[in-house]
Amino acid sequence: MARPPSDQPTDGELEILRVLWAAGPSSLSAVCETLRAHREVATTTVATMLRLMSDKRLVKRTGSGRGAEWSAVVSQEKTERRIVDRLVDRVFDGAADRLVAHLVEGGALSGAQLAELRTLINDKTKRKPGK
Amino acid sequence: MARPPSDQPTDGELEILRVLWAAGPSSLSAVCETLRAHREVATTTVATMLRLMSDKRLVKRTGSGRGAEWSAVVSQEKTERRIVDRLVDRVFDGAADRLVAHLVEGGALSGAQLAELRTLINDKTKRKPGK
DNA sequence: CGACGAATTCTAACGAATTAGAATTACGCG
DNA sequence: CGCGTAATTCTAATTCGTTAGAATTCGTCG
Repeated sequence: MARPPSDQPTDGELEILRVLWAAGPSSLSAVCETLRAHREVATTTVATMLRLMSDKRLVKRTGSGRGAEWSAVVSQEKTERRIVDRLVDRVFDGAADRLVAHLVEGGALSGAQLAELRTLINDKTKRKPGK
Repeated sequence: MARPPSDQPTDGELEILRVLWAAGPSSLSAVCETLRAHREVATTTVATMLRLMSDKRLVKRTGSGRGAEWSAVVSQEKTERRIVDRLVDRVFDGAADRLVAHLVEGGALSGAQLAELRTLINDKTKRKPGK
């Protein structure tokens, strides 16, 4: 009677997706090595995750055996967007502005980043003033 | 061999915390009723969650039996901050500006909210120009 | 062709989270 | 004072995510 499974990537899956987004199509061992920069993980563990992710259509394999390569099927852009949307919903009840306020107030952004953000807002309001 | 437990509230726990943050100290049945506005849930389920959350020091009970009330121990502010920080880390590798860009570009903010955000940024940069 | 290493599949264990029934306890009201 | 309702505790099932060993397959290199 647990909750239905989310169609979104889990933490572990996201970790792998990020490797593939950054490096492009990679062999199993290459993925493992990158992951090991952060933490220990067995090769079979990564293999299992890739297989499950393949079932979920998050990644795909080209070739097999020795020269096989894995690549992301879902785009980084869309995946991140979905994760953020879900957060806004779950935590802030849809009030995205409260999330932004947290980030600005919380000192997560540098001065330069704040300046860039201001430029971004100016562009946005100029292009779509009403909405 | 699963990952270590997060000290952060889970989805279900957050749902309950949000009720308590919004309504203040509440009886079990009051919490249930509020939750049922969104989805069906048995009273014992909520009772169990409150007990577990009590173990984790997320909530506390005052009184017992009939007139008992539950209240949040953790603050909304700090809890939200921690969740956002974790997201920035996990998804954006610490690049908070990329998260904000998603929100602004993705149309999650209204024109008025963008204007407010600009004011917020102006305040912030004026107060702390170097950092 | 045979062996070695990489890749893959199969299998399984475990913890966390969620859900809720059954049983029990605690109170307030009549 | 006891009856009923709310609250609580106890217990357990189920699912998901994570992890990895064992066994197997695949392909290349000598």
